[in-house]
Amino acid sequence: MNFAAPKGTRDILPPETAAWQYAEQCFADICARFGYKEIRIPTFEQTELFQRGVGDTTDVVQKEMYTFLDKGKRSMTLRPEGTAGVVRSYLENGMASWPSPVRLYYNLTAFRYENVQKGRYREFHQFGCEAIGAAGPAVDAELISLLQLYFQTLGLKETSLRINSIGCPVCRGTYLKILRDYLQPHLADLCANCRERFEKNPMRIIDCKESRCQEITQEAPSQLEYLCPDCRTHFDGLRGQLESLGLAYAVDPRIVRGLDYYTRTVFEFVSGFVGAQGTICGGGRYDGLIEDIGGPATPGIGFALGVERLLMELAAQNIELPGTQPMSLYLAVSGDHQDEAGVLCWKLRQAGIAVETDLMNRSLKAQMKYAGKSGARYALVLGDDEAASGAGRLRDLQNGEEKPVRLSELAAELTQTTTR
RNA sequence: GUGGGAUUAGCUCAGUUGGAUAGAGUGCCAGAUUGUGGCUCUGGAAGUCGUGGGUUCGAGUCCCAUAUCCCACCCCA
Repeated sequence: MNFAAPKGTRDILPPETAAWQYAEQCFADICARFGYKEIRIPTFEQTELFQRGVGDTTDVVQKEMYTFLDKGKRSMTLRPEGTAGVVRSYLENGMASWPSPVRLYYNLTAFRYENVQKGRYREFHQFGCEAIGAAGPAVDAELISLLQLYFQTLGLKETSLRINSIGCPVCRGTYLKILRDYLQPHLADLCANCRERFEKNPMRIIDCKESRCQEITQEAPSQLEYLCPDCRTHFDGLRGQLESLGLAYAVDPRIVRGLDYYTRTVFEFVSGFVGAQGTICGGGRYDGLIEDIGGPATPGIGFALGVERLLMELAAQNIELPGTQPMSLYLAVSGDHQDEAGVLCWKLRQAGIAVETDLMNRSLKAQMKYAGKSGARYALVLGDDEAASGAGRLRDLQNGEEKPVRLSELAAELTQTTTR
């Protein structure tokens, strides 16, 4: 074998593709129930969109983007996430004039040049939603409830929702100052990473897994204590909404999303099964993003759901998604009747029946073996007798029972028996 | 960018202190008296032992490099 799928990418093969189709279809159905319409956006965008949208200082932009010059010497980047592209499209297509809020969902691949590990790929799949134009906490609760319903519908037994508020630019500024003041005396005791974070993004220190850093941050002031009145009202409003919807959640001040655009509400659905990459789904409010990329100040909120991680979680919880529908009929051919078999298959398929037949001139026995392995519900042999009489025996492969059937009535017969 | 483990048939894996044509299970294909699957039996195809160097009379086995996979740090979905 000379070629292999590039590092961090993988082939998704049958029967796994059937589970993907189911997960996708189910997500589309739930989104429709909440009024979210599908949007499809380009796989790559101008690099600057992500620099301004996702944020120049983030790891994602600084070291994980697939960036290249096109033949016109324009810097392009394979999307590392979906929100920036959706918001660009919102502005470019004047969706501000659509009935508000604009509710969109997507199913896309994203690309990040990272070291691969469990639940983390360089090309990965995200389902996501964006609700643009509504400022109050009701949208936040709507999106979270959408996710909850999706997980519930798939059959996920345990979901762990964590929420936090990281404030707005105003109260975050004052909070960061207070946090720095608190950490300053302990600066020498922090790990090397955290000493760097101190200037760049001190909030991430709270998220550090080093035990020494955790001890220090144990007593650190929390953003939640320093929310401005508006952010406080918003957060309390969300909590009230979640409670009245009966959605269990935990407030986790350690949730600090790594993308610059997040404001106020941030949330995660976390799993214990996916390894170190426990976040199946992450999202939050981005009230400054649209302005950041050149539009009018417009509130928005969204989430992205890691499809690979979701499917891993389902597997870990022993939840099987429906697989490929097997054929309803295998048409075996005996003797020189391939042409008649082909014609019969064609008629059956036009009538909506899933049917396979031999294409390799195999022995009848080999064909029956194949039919058994294929999971087909029924088999029927087309040979000299059937070709002459126009009638055959329909064999139920689950119990071996056979019953006579006229070939001309096969479609009706199969439609009846398989839908019953 | 850093660290640990791995890489032998399509898949899961054996392979002794370095020794002759590299094995098993499973899967695939074919057959077990001429028109019927699952069980059983028989046979067959299928490997540049990740790749490139080195040590040696001799390397799947030892050494170096490199790629890829898995896991973790970091970060995120």
